[in-house]
Formats: sequence, structure tokens, C-alpha cells
Amino acid sequence: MHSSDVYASSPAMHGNALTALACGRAQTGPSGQRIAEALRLLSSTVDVQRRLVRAGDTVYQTGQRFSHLYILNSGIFKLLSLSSDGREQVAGLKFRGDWMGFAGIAKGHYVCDAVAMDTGEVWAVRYDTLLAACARQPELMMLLHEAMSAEIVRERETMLSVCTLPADARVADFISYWADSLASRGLRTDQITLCMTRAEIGNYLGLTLETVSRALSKLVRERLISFEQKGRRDISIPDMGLLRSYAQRGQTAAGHTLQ
Amino acid sequence: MHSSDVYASSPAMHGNALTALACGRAQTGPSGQRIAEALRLLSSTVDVQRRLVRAGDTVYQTGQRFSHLYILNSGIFKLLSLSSDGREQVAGLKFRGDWMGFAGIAKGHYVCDAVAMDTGEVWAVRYDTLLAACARQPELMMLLHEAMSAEIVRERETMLSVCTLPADARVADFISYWADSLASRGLRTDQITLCMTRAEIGNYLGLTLETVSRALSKLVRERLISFEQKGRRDISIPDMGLLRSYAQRGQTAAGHTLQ
DNA sequence: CGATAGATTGAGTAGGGTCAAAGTTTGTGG
DNA sequence: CCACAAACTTTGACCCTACTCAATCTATCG
Repeated sequence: MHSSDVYASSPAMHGNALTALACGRAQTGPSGQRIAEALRLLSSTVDVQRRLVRAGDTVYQTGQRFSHLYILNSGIFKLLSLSSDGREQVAGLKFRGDWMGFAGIAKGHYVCDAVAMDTGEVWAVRYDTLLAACARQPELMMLLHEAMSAEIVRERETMLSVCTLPADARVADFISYWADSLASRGLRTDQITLCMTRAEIGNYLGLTLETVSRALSKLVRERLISFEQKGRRDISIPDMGLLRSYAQRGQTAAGHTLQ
Repeated sequence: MHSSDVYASSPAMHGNALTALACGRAQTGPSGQRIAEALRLLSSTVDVQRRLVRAGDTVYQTGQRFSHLYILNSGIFKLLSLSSDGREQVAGLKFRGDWMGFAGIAKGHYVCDAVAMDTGEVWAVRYDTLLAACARQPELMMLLHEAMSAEIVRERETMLSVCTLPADARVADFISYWADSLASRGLRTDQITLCMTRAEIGNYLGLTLETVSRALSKLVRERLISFEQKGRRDISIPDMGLLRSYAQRGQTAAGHTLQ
């Protein structure tokens, strides 16, 4: 088999297009099984350094010299952007199978803090080693490119949400996104735990914590979500479809029936 | 020279970190000379298909099967995101040396329209061919990764701007970004031509066209920019530093002296 | 020269920010 | 095990920024 055969049908081969269309939303990463495959390929091809983390642990920090990429095996991370003038923002959320540190490639240093929001395990891979391995292993290179591409896709979706949706819909969209992220990793989505404070969610969505709180209360009132007893971080989603359509159409859908 | 030597110092080797720190803002791409080098490397390594475009021409459209990446040799492009429910957004701006189509890698189809806003020339490269070439040419692979990484960085900066800045500062930040993009390609920045309507700028920044217009008027009043006679698309920037600090600090800086 | 697309500006409004006061959880130390 | 503190959340009242609607003005092009 000549090497060019391997590349020939790369995008279609993995069937991302179909998956994405089917669920009506882009995926931060490949589906559950694909993630497992990807992790297996990675760990069998390059030397990974495993590290257990607990909520609050930082894997890398803004300004540190770029050297490794990190792949999330379990747990949930947030990326914190810090601008030169002190503004801070949650720039992204990472789940199992996601990569972290891409932005460092172009700059030579990390441009975010990567902070665990949960116990979990990250794999560190030296970037130079990875490049060398990619040259030998086309599948690995494709994997890497898909991961970077997926990050670009996700960031655009976030932009679209932030720029075009009113507050309530933005929060609904956020919850849908979180649930989809879990779903594409084979986890339950009827009941999810947001391991973020209202302030963090607001920061991520360009809203204040009060507005997030009000939006959540409104979603509860409209029966699109409900809180579990004891603690307001466990959310039940009776009908993902309803929630998602609310997010997409702004409050128009509910607006003309209830308000 | 063994191939692993080539990878060893990849990020530092290109000196992006220094450049970025010096100008206080991330670059969408490498500096003028580096872009020329990159384009030379690309055209000498893989088979590029050159295409001249005029304002309004579309290079690829949402939904088309992904097959090529596009590199901008001259001109300015916008990327248009189109969500399933009809919301539309200018998702990015592309200048000489920038790549287009990355988001298609993960999805198998393009997720934006790429539209020329000016006459220019784009180079099309088959993605499968490119992958094969990357395996042989480490420099090419690094180039590609840096371009994808730079896009991620830029998108994060946009998010930060959109989520944390008031309207006037956001517009100021946008103009600074445009000027920086030109500067890093060796072009004049004291006088620039925004080839976008107020509606497009507003859409990109999550504002209405009226708000953009008012913000521009305000910037003129505060002498941070001025319009050229005949046409309100040619903008003079007497002092980039002032404009940039206005963008970063919101209107606080001007607020306590003028208002 | 009119027609059309784009830009500016004003007036009124509403969505979301700000400030403030309680209420809930979680965690810690006695 | 309880009490207290600290962190987080909710809700209300008020206000301001940016959106909406509308009129007018300016360029560009046939």
C-alpha cells in the first residue's frame, strides 16, 4: 500500500460529517468509540506521560514555554485566557479525548491556563516527539489535524452563540453543548452536573453571574430543565430537543405561547 | 541531519513568541518576510492551483465536500458561518498568508462560505496531497500546524474582545486588529481601508450597524481616528498606541479626561 | 440625473448590567 | 455533632448600554 492511498479519503473515512449531521451540532471530538481508538493509537505510537489531577490543578500556565500538548483521558478542564490588560475569560471547555495547548504552537508559549475542574487524568506528549511520530504515522497526523480542526469549529460555534443569541438562549445553548459533549462520549445526558459556578458560566458566555442565574431560573420555570434536590449544579433535562430548539430560536418559541 | 533534529526547537526557531510579545498582540500569521518564505516553501513543495478572485467571489461554500485547503496570496477574505437555524455571522477575516478551510478537516465538509472582499489570488492545495507532503517535509508540517494554531489564537482573542469589551472599545479593538494584520504583512497602517460595510463589522463584533456607526463617530470625535475625504471607509490612525490603549481599557482612559 | 446601497443621527425602549440583601451549601474547627 | 465562616446562588430594584425604528444624508453606478 503506497502512502498516498492512506491520505486519499481521510475526512470521509472517519465519517465525521455523518455523525455531525445526525446530531445537528458539531462535536468537540469524535464519538465515544472513536475517542477510545484515538487514545489507543496515541499511546501506542508516542510516549505519553500520564498525570492524575484534582479539581483546581493547573496543567500549564500562560507564558510558560510551549513544549507539550496534553490529551484529556478523563475529567473536565477549562482553559483560561488572560489578556495583557487583565481581562480574564474562560476560553474553552475540554472533555475526554480533547487536546489542550494548541494555541501554544504558533506563539512558542502557552496562551491560556489549563485548569482541571474535576479529578481526571491527562496525558502529556512532547510536541517535537509528536511531530516526528506524525511523519511516520499518517493516521496520527490526521488525528492531530482533526483535533485542531474540531477546536476551530467549536470556537466558531461559541462565537456564533455569543454574538447572536440573547442571554436565555445562550445559557440554553451552553447546557445543550455540555450535554452533547457528554453524549458524544457515551455518557448520560438526561441528568448532568455542571462543575462550574454561575460566575464561570457567565464569564464563558459573556454574561454576568446574575444573568446566568436568572436565565437558569427561567429555564426551570419553562420546564426545559430542572434542578436536582440538594445543590443547584445537577440539572435534569427532560427533553433535549425542546431545550435545543429554545436555544436556536431564541425565546421566540416559548415567547409567543407563555409571554 | 537526522529528522528529529528538525523538530527539536520548532516553536522557538521561528521566533513567533518574540514577535508577538513585541507588538503586544497575537498575529494572525507570521511577519511579512516569514509569509513570503512560507508561500515559497508551500509552492515549491506541493502542487498549488492558483486562482484570481474579485470582490464577492466565493472560494468554497458551506456544505460542500471538503477537499482543498486555500492559502491567500493577496486580497482579503471573510469567512461566513451559517447556523442551521439561519443565523449568519462573519466568523473570521483572512489576509495574505492565511489559510482557509481548516474547519472542514474535522467535519468532512466546509462549514463556512469563504468570500473575497477584494481582488486577490488564492492558492488551492489538495488536502490529501498536502498530508503526504507533510510526512516528507517536516517544515511544511510545522507550517501547517502553526497556521492552524494561529487561527485558534485569533479566534480566542476575538472571543475575549466580544465578551469583555463595551461597544466602542470593541470597534477600536477591531480597527487595531485590522491595522496589526496589515502591519505584520509589511503594509502601511497609518491609513487603512476597511472593505466592509458597517453591517458586516457589526455582525462580526456582535453589534448592530448603528452601534458601529456611532462608535466610529465617537472615535473620530475623540481624535483616535479620522476619515479621509470622500468615502467613510478610509480611516487614518494618527496614533496606534492611543487607539490600542483605548481598546484595551474600555472607554475609561478617555472617559475620565474628556467626558 | 435618478436610483440604490450604505452611513449617520435621533428618539424611545428593553435587555442585561450593577448594586444590594437574603438565602443555601459546603467546609472547618471546636 | 454543631456552629460558624466562606463561597455560591437567588432575587429585587434601578439604571445604562446598546437595540429598534425612523428619517435624512452621502456615495456610487447605470
